[in-house]
Amino acid sequence: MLEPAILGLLDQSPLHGYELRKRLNLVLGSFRAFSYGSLYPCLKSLVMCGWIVGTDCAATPPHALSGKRARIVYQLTAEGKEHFQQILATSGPAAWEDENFDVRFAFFAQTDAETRLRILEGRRTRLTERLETVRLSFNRARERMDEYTLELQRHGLERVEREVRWLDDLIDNERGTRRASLTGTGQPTDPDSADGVPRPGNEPKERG
Amino acid sequence: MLEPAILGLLDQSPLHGYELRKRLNLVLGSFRAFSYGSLYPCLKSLVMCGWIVGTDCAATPPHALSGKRARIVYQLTAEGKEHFQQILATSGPAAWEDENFDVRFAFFAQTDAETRLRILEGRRTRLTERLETVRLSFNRARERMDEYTLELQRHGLERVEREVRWLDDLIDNERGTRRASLTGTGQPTDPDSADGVPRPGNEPKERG
DNA sequence: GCCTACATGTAAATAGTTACATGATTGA
DNA sequence: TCAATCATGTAACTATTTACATGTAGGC
Repeated sequence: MLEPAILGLLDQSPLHGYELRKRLNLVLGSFRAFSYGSLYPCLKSLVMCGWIVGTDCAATPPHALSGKRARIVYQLTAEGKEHFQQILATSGPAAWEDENFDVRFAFFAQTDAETRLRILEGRRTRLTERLETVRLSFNRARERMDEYTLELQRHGLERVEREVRWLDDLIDNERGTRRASLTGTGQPTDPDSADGVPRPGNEPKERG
Repeated sequence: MLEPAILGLLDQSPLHGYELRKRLNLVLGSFRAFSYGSLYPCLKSLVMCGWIVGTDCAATPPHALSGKRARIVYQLTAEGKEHFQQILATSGPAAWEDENFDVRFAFFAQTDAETRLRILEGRRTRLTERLETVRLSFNRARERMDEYTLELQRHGLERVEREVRWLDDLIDNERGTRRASLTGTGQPTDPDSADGVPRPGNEPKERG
């Protein structure tokens, strides 16, 4: 799910490829890491779709010809913005599958509250289903398993169980039914405060 | 890493493709699930390598022509067994990367103690390195992040931290320096008891 | 002069999935 | 007779990585 991630970052501010990749791997943190070999071809195809445009930085600079190699700064077109809004509005099964969920969650601040809740609940259901089937086959076959296979199973189950509890907290938080802390710092989280786009005019300005 | 997983299961007992796939997804539990579209071509290539042979079950049956569709039961050749032993003996970086670690761990009961320890320690180092870089960039950029991106980061970090603690327990256990429970049930685990192959003569016998 | 970080890109390989095609056997 | 489960397999596709190719700029 590189494409929606790129659109999401470019929706926040225009960026060139190199910086875009760094942001991508920052935002997705320990979940994913993308290489240039996937990023640049994807940018190319997004340009061909008409969703983004790339402008050579050397062509229209604030203080021209000053230095650096020509960078290509990409930004969303009107169609691109519309397309990204449509992506944000979808809440079908695809949104809560393993491959997509983390990217969708990364842009929850730009996603409306109903959609957020539907995705979280969908993912929760998906994981508890998996938990059921894994637990069942685990119990059927535990006698035939050696110590390490057993431990691998146990650890895997624990991991999914923990993920479900995490989702429970998030869902509670979204519903506003409890004052469970989202950040874990103890500050009461106002669910309505999560709707805004990150303060405009606060772009890193890319010191170079 | 389908190939080593197949060799490992066939090393325990001969199996046909359909059953092999079920076992695969049982042993790897919540970590992976393979489809027939990857299994059968892989079996084919393993036959061409000379590591396994497939014998049509209808050709050499205990009570011939009795029923069922012809199943192809695969088993390791002498070269296949040797090759699998070589795989089990490797403890380089590849063994502790994300893609391979869980499969390698699944066959730890057939892996010697030194190799087990080296793989566990390698993975631990790998994860703590990742933790460092993610923590660093997280702290550098946390001010620019919205509530949800922040929570995604925090959750990701917590997950890796937990994984490191799990490895710590396993390493302690392997070293025998502590009486930390491997199974979590409180029974003191004897590290020497993990060397054997699962009791022979206990194959599921495949009720059908 | 060389290394690191910046910057963009391509070709080939990797490792899998989905959808399809086929067909037997079992039980409601 | 209809659906589910068993059983094997292929073709096309997806999404990604690695290795390569090229070149700039700044610091030691």
